[in-house]
Amino acid sequence: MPIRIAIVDDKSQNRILLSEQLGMSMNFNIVFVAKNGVDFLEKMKALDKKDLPQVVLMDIEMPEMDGIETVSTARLIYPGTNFLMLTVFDDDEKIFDAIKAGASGYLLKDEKTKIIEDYMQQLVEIGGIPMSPSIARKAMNMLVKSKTSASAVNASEEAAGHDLSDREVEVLKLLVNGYDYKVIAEKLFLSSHTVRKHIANIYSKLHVSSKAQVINLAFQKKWV
Amino acid sequence: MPIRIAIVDDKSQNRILLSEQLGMSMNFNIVFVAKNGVDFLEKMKALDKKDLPQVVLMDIEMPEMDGIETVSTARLIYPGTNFLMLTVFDDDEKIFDAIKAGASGYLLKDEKTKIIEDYMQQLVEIGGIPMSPSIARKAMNMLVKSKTSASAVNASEEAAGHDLSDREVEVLKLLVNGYDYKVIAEKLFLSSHTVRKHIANIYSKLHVSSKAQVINLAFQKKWV
DNA sequence: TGCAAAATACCTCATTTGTGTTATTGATAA
DNA sequence: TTATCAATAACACAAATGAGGTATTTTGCA
Repeated sequence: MPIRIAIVDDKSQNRILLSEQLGMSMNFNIVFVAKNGVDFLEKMKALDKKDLPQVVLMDIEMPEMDGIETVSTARLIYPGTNFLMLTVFDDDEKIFDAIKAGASGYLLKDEKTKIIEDYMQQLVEIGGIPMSPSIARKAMNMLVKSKTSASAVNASEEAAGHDLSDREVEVLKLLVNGYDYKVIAEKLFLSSHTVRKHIANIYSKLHVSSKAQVINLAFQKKWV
Repeated sequence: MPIRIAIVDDKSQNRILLSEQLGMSMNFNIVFVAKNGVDFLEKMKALDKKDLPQVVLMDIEMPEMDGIETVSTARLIYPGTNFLMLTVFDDDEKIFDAIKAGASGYLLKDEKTKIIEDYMQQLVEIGGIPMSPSIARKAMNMLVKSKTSASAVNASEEAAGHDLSDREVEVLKLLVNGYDYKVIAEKLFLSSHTVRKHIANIYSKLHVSSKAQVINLAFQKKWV
């Protein structure tokens, strides 16, 4: 059975090239071709569940809605679909963002079509993670950096992790636990004004701007 | 100025081979050679601070105290020292453990001496992260797996634990990620009214009554 | 002792959120 | 073929929140 794929690229010559080359193979069935993230999401929406592509070849650099943004939205809606990022730049930040967004692989655009085909087969059949060697190298740097810096930072500022005051930490804990301003104020014998001020300061120090974000941060950093 | 290095390997032939090859170069100064983790730590302790090795070539497979265990201890005591793991096996778990332990690089033992020299130079001078390509590939798999498995697992067993509809789950995920109503509506091509309705239904089904509570629940139940 | 930082308190304003309610459509189950 | 439910959309209102401020009191440290 051929693998259902979709191609997303803003440049028509890329779309044509890829779809012609892949379309020649009996192993692939090109469900649709889109020219940006919005176009892609609309076309996905119009499809019957059974016709959804198994693999999406997604260009990273696109106007309107880029590949990373698209993946981060689409993977939530279409958990059965794999997103294979195609990029001309092996840019550290882009790779990192793509990983966070939940892409299933990262290939340089100058990869041979045969390689891309193999990778897609592997992705669907074995669930492997295709990756161009040069990108793998960069991504690895980031992984190691993130692992070591997390602990390196820890080693030096250990207990800290943030520079919140004791009082702010107390407020934060209650906030994360789902109490609203009034309740927190009561629990800490403060006026609700003060609580609000503390929370404003916390947001500012942690560079977030909503309760949801701060709770996420707290869980991620294991402050809870 | 030559780079100060130490070599840790349980097999004497490896120690001799490496130290002879690296010792020939004027770029390296072999401070000491140790035959296991305990031996290494003792020799480090005996050294004057200014004589501490800048790079330690550490075999992973060793009796007594293996390379990973040694690194995880030593890096806390000697933050200025880089640990470059040498291994014959590009074993997934070993690599992962080494990363967690805080090694600065991972080379296969059959790497040419020239490569190892280059990597060490790079490590000290630029702070780069040397890594054999085949290991980088494996480690990358792990990184991506760890990032994507969260959602892959979600997709399969998310139904368990609650009786939310598919659409509600989508909304919930975005909500937990910190997006507000308007943004969620945009991302899902819905009116904000609908999103609000979904969220009200979610709250009702999950018996919560605020964003903070639902995010907590989501983290606790590992829906994220 | 005296300063700086933290904690406290109050104010206003626009926006977001939680909570009602109603209604239409499409798919599915009884 | 009803009956139900999920998904969609809309309206309204009170409460909570976020984003600006300013100002006073504690407190820790130099």
